[in-house]
This record gives sequence, structure tokens and C-alpha cells, in this order.
Amino acid sequence: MTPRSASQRPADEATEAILAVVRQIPRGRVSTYGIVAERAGLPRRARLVGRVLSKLPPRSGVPWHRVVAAGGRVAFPPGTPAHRTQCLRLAREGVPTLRGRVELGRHGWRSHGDLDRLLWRIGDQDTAD
DNA sequence: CAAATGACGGGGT
DNA sequence: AACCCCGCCATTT
Repeated sequence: MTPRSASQRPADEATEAILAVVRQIPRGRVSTYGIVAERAGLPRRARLVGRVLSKLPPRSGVPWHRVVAAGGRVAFPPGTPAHRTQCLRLAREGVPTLRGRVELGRHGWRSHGDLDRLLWRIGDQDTAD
């Protein structure tokens, strides 16, 4: 194969791992950059997640809007088009944003893994869903 | 090659 | 809660 320059290669392993995780986030649920990185096997690489998502072409089909910053904060500065777009897309699938924030306790994506339980401290009062 | 730059996170004030 | 600062890391200047 003709060797391609690394700077041109669109998808390395880390990118694929990250996108795979983001694609797993169910409709109506959100996750955070840090958690996505963790689940992608890239602990402490939250920034990398943001960078990967920022390069997504429009209509990529990847649910990037389900990824928010720590504490449920929408990463885009309030008032920017991107910020509104994300809030709108979240609202359309039943995830309300209040002052650029989503309630992770209510809409945070938690699989049935151990790490998730620790992070969100789910007790036995987990009724709905 | 050094410095700046981010769709980040966490801790301290 | 708002801010600032620093650690982190791939890219860009």
C-alpha cells in the first residue's frame, strides 16, 4: 500500500474508539467528554474527544449533541449558533437544557457498568427506566 | 523548535 | 456560582 502521511489520515484508532462510544449513547441520553474518553479506553483524554467531535463533517450521523462537558454543561459558549443547535437537538429528543445545562442525574447515560454506578452514585431508588 | 490554542477537567479562591 | 489557574495533549502558528 502506498504509505499515507499521518497528518492526512482521517481516522486512527483513538478516533474510531471515541466515535464508537458516542454512537452508543442512546437517544434521550447524554454523556460527558471525560466519560466518553474513559469508555473509549482513553482515560484523561477528554480534550481529545472534543477535538475529534469538532472535526466531524455535517450529517456524519454521529450523535455529537449527546456529549456535554463536565457537570452537564454545554461546551459551546452561550449565545453561539452551535450552542443553540445542541440545545435544540437535545430538546427534540426529550433532554431539556436549563441555562446551558442538562441534569446528568436525570439524563446522564448510564449503562449497567460498575464505573458508571460509582460516578453517578446510583442507589436502589432507581425506579424509572 | 517554542508558544499558543482548544467542543476538557478538577481544585482552589 | 463565577473565576482563575494548572495539568493534559494533539495541532497549529
